Amino acid sequence: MPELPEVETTCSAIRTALVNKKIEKIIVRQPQLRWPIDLKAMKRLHNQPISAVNRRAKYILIQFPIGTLIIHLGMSGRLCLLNKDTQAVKHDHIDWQLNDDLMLRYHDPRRFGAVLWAKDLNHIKQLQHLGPEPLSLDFNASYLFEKTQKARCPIKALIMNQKIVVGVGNIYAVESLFLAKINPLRPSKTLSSQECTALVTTIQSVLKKAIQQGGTTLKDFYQANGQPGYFSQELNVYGHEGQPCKACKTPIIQTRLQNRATCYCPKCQK
DNA sequence: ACTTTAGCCTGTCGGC
DNA sequence: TGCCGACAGGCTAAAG
Repeated sequence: MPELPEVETTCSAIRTALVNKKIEKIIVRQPQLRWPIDLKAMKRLHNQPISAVNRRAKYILIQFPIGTLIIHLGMSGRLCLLNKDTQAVKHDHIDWQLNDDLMLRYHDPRRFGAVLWAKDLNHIKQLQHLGPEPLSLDFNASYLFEKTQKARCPIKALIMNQKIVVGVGNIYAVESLFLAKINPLRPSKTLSSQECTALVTTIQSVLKKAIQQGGTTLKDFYQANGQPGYFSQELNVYGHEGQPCKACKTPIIQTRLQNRATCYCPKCQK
């Protein structure tokens, strides 16, 4: 589910409450997520202080002196800061209780998410081969143009490929391509360098705006404070099949690309 | 080496 | 009302 803005929103919401606190108790109710949870590693966290909370791609990194807790929210995962006495409900899989009144709770109905432990982040296969952060200088027009020239896949598949650039999922790919006026089905090779410039710009502005709005809530996602993300109202094409294009009134088309809903305006997006 | 497909899981929604 | 299939924001392993 959550793409970069949702992960970033979650990360910054939990950071202040976690940094410099110690883990007092850990409860694992369901160790079977995308990969089984390393229960021994979780036990080692007892009494360990949290030194930092960061994001890399769609991963949340909770740093301890002895290693890093890596959390991926998958499609339906959620992290909440709650009072320790809050009753667990269905799909509340893990609690990390702190040395105050609070705990961090992981909730994930579909269990596509992951909770991993790394003594050394460099040894984690999921973090290797990740492309540049979309909001960094490494992601720029000449970089993207070079990648488009070498690729054989449609442009939408390219920008969703985490080896090319991280953090862009289905919704933000579709929205960025609409704003850049590029058809998602276009072979990557056919993009001009000008179009690559436009696409880098729209990806960055869409992600920045979504972060400001607290992410996008379709169904599952809520910010750590319980509020929905407000970017939903900014969506131009995602979920708008059959509705008039906001620019030219042509009905928005929905098709499937790599088995994912793909919406675009057939007139604006060439 | 690259690109596409199937599958992991549960919940929800629309059609019959 | 109930049953069934399709679908949902990600990612990986296997197949092409």
